[in-house]
Amino acid sequence: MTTSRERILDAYAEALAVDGERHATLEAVAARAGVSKGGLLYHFPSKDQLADALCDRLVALAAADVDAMRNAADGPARHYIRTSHYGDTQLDRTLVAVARLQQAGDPRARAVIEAISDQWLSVLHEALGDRDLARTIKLIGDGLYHNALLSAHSGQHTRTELDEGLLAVIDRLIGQRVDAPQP
Amino acid sequence: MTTSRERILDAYAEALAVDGERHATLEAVAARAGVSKGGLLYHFPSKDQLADALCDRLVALAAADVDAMRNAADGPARHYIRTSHYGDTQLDRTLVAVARLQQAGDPRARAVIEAISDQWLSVLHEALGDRDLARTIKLIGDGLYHNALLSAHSGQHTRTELDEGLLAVIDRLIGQRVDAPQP
DNA sequence: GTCTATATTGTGATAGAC
DNA sequence: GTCTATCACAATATAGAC
Repeated sequence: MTTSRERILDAYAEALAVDGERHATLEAVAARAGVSKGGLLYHFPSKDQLADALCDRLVALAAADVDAMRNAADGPARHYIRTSHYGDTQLDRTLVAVARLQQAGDPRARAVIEAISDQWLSVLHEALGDRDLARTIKLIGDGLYHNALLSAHSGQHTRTELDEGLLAVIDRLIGQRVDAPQP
Repeated sequence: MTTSRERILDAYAEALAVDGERHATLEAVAARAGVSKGGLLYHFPSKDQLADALCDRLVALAAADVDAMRNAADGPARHYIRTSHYGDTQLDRTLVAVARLQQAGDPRARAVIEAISDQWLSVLHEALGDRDLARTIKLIGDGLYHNALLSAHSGQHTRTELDEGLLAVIDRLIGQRVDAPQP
């Protein structure tokens, strides 16, 4: 059984992603979570603390992802590009939601996203050994993420299919710089 | 002499970029433009029409940019990457502002940005002759744009310096697929 | 064209019953 | 823990003076 607290946090993330920060009001979130405004405010005494809790959740999820990236069988770069396609995982949902907060000017959201972004770049740099190449891969991932943010509204993501053509370009890019086989 | 209408539109764009959609209230915009709330509402009878006008401005600026991209001396791809770094041009300022509207759930803003995005991708596809390569370049530009959106708050952009290392990677990428000179 | 009220609504938050 | 009032305030928009 998921706790009320978790359901409220889920509802908040979903409201942020689908309707935008402006429409993610306490009332809208409460309705989505199936509680009243007062019920919501028992768990999160202020909207600020609701945002804090969502940022905390993102930090935890991202830490796990950085681990997965480091240990990926096909390497951090391919893992990063693969998972940058929106996949409706809890990490993706939370990331999109916190991005909305960041776009609305929330400084905590910005700090959290920047910290995670730095970690991803560090892992890529370690793995590829080249700063410019790592930055390029990171930018491609940012681009995919940016497009996910574009289509997050109106509920349904356009389900960016795992893009073999793009991965092939990435392989050529990586192969050029590090000692991978060249056809 | 710039008209009041233009100053209000500038103020709106700046307020959106710096403070976010939530804080870009009529009062804040009016204060930034040096008029009263009532004075603002004489030029734009509703906030909706203010947003419309900003979207219209973006469409015009983007059309000019697509032209410049087509005729760029160093080719559309390099031009696109160069200008995707935030440069405090009117196009960049307007693009960031409309992106905030889009993130807030405004459907017109989303439509406008998507249309422009499609045009950029088309020009890249025409010029490079390869769909995957064009998408990759486009994604790198999206990534740069995404990072500009991250640092647009708090007024001062971190002035993403024109990145020679990144351009070198782009050149390698392009050189691999089309028949460009290879040093 | 620009201003100062003022009406109206939506939102975050509190108080207290159950 | 959850609910139903209710308050205080902020934001859009209107009306009318200058």
